[in-house]
Amino acid sequence: METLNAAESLAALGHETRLAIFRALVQVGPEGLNAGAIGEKLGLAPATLSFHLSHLSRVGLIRGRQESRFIFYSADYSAMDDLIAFLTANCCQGDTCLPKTASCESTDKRRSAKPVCEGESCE
Amino acid sequence: METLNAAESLAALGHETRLAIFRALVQVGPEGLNAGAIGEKLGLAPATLSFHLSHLSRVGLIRGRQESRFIFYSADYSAMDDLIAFLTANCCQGDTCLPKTASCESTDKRRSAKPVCEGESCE
DNA sequence: TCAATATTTCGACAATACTCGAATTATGGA
DNA sequence: TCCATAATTCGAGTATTGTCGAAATATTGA
Repeated sequence: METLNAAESLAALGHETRLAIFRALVQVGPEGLNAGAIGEKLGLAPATLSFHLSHLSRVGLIRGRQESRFIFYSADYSAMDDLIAFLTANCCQGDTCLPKTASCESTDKRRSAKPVCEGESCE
Repeated sequence: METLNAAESLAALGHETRLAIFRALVQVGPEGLNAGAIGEKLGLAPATLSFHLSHLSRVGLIRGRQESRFIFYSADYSAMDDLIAFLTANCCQGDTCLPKTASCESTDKRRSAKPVCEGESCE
């Protein structure tokens, strides 16, 4: 993930309403919620909601799938993982970061349980 | 960390220039860099740099300390940890999140190596 | 085909954020 | 004390973002 993409994702989450949407979707799981349900839950005007949903979609943090006449939105967990990996990718410069942030790796790395943060990944 | 604070931190990082500043500070370690060095490294006009530094300071992601006539800025690692903890705090709703994101905890929790994500922490 | 529902797009306005030259404040050394 | 350097604040202009009513599009079921 390049800096520009990361900044775009972070900016997308850096708005109270969008962050609330994203967290609601993260919480509810892969099935997601349809737009109307999100709007109702958070008290948003349809146009406003749509604006934020498309923003989050554009940067890849959520995705929508049509299901009958509803559109269900769900969080893209791997995008979130990538973002977190990006943020923590540099806190292992020597003894810099507190507890060696090896525990915060991207999904794949975490899966393989291999301790990282001591080689090429640290740049 | 409340949603509002998290959104403010994310928004602060959601700007290419500020993200670059923050990452430079994360990389360089706790000693930090003085303002001039940051500006030179990233090619920023003094006023622009100052604007972004104060933004990052205001939300608590960096801090400055005066040292002779320089002001050294350094990343606040615990603020970053808090932010990451906030983002991952909800991906453990049943079998929702991919590899049970227990590995991404806040610093303190990570230190104590106690596996979380199966009780009150899952709000 | 028609009406009802779900969602998005359009358009306009308001608010906020960004940039940067110039002026200002603060510190240290001669 | 005075000058040079480091950094911030001010101010003004430009650009971007957010909000939401109204209109448009899409899907379903009768």
